[in-house]
Amino acid sequence: MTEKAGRSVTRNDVAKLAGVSTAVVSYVVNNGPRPVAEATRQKVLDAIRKLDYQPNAAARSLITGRADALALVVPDVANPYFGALALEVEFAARERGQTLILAQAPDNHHEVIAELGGGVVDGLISAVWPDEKVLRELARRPLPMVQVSIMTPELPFRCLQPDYHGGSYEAVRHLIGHGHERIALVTGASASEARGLGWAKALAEAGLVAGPVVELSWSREAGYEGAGRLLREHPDVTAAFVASDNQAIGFLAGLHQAGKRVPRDLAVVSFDGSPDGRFTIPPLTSVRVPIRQLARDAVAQVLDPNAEKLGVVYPCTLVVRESCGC
Amino acid sequence: MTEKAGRSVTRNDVAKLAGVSTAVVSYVVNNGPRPVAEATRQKVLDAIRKLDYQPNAAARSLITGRADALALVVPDVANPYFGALALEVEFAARERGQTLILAQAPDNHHEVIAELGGGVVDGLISAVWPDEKVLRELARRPLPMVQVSIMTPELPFRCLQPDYHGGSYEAVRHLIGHGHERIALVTGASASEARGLGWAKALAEAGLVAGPVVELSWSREAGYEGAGRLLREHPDVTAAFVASDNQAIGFLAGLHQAGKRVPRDLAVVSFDGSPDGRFTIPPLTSVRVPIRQLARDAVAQVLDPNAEKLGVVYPCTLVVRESCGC
DNA sequence: ATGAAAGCGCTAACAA
DNA sequence: TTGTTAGCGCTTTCAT
Repeated sequence: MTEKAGRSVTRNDVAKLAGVSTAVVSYVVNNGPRPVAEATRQKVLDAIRKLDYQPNAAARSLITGRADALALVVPDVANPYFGALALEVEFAARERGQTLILAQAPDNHHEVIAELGGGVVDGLISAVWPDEKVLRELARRPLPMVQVSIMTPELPFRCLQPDYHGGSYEAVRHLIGHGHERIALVTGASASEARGLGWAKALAEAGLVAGPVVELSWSREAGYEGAGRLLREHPDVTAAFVASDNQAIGFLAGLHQAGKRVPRDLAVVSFDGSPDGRFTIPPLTSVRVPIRQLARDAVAQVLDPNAEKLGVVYPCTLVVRESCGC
Repeated sequence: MTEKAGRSVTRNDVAKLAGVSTAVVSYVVNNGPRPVAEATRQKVLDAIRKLDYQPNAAARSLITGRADALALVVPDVANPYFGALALEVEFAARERGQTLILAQAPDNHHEVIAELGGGVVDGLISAVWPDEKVLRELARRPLPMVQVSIMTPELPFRCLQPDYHGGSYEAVRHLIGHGHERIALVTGASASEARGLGWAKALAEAGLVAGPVVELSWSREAGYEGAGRLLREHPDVTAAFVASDNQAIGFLAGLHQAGKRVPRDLAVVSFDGSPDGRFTIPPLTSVRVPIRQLARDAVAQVLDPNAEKLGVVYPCTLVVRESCGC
């Protein structure tokens, strides 16, 4: 309801005050679908202003079948990558007159989607890996979903994704260009995920043996511990490619804790290019994901009912700062 | 609308399949307001399951007058403090069956509030300073609002706020305990804001002259530049109290860039206690705001229609890490 | 160019 | 305990 206290002003009140029918009010408010004489329009506009009329969203939604709302599902907004994504998606959504519902789901988002039933939203933008249950939920209630940063080629979702492979490849090439020969991979995924593959390819191409792989979770904490582990188990390593900025921040802290200096003792390049990397010590060389573009496109896609199922891959560029040794 | 393709299943379909009236379906779905025989209830439940019935949110909202949704307004979710706040508010809202709408408004949130008209939300949690226009908007459309981290005693809003004064006082006392005598204040507000006051009080109590004040914006960039400025203009300073973690992160980077070591050359303590401080170099000593508690209470308050207008101040505790010299 | 009226899906007051 | 029914505020078809 529009008002909390007292009766809210409805289209009826406006019609009465303006001396027109309720239909005309509707035509004016929505700029259609029928034309309205300029004089009448003004009367209506005046009445609206005078009464502070605000169309009721629920009533409109009930009849139009749209909610003019989107949901963004991320594991955790406090993660700088997802925070940046949320920031951009929110702007993009507002720009298109859509309200943004934020939902966090650490791993699977079945429950979240279930809660979003009943037409609360017109579509979903998700950065969380879909599992069986999600699929079933989505199948029964065909809510358009576009995935961001997540690629599931075998599933019928549109996927907008950074070029993990290419970006990682470039990052590692850069490290190789600095003369490193023992380059570790620190990742939250398995080494066979795209970032790992890019890393491996660059190494192989340069005739280098694949360095050690440190697999851990995507958190800062994990990055921190990964540093200790790497130093302990592979003291010969001179550089590391870290699969996310979030981990890299922890990794840098772990290195510092262990008394190592970056890039002198160990060079670091990471993935994401989030703004946070500008203020780490030293500033982080990182593969920049075009988050704003990705966000804009995700909103556009989910709003476009006859968009094709497709997988778009966004080129990423290396932002060179200091952690690589430049 | 519940379904995108085809007709959606409505309460009518359920009633038909279960062989009961639509009212009974309603009673079952809402657990009231009338009792339903157990056998009947089962029939209805079965029908619901069979049809995958999902009550239409708009229709319900239209009649109940509630949207079961809250909006959180912050300047910028990518800021670690507001990110953490959003994270906690989202959880708290979901826990109470409320959907969370995220809205960002860099400075004033008049437009955002205007867009949230028509009963899209039942209440507002805002961390943005309200200006004239907001007040006027809120006055005409009495949407419950609770302010978080923002205190406006002269205005009729409930305010939940960290103990900026007390927390800052403790932080600076700690610095004094380390033997510092020239302690700067680096802030995004004026020096007469609560954090500045706490800083000044601690200094005065210890018989120290108030150190230099560096006023800048709340961004990391500003913190970075603030470091250079402080070093240049006040080389005698040996410690700094920074009013937010976000700025402190930039400040640390700026110090590093200038070749200064923390805490050896300059000790730093900041305010917020966001998780990010654990992974800075060195780890940040910071005044921890009980964000989760604040978030929970904010949600509870905004949902409680007969809560009093009140200003709650949350005690903060100093999290001692390394940047202070400990 | 404007108006009357039929619902959208649901809740709840009222009847039975 | 269950059914009937009157709206909630709005959009839009169909008359006028």
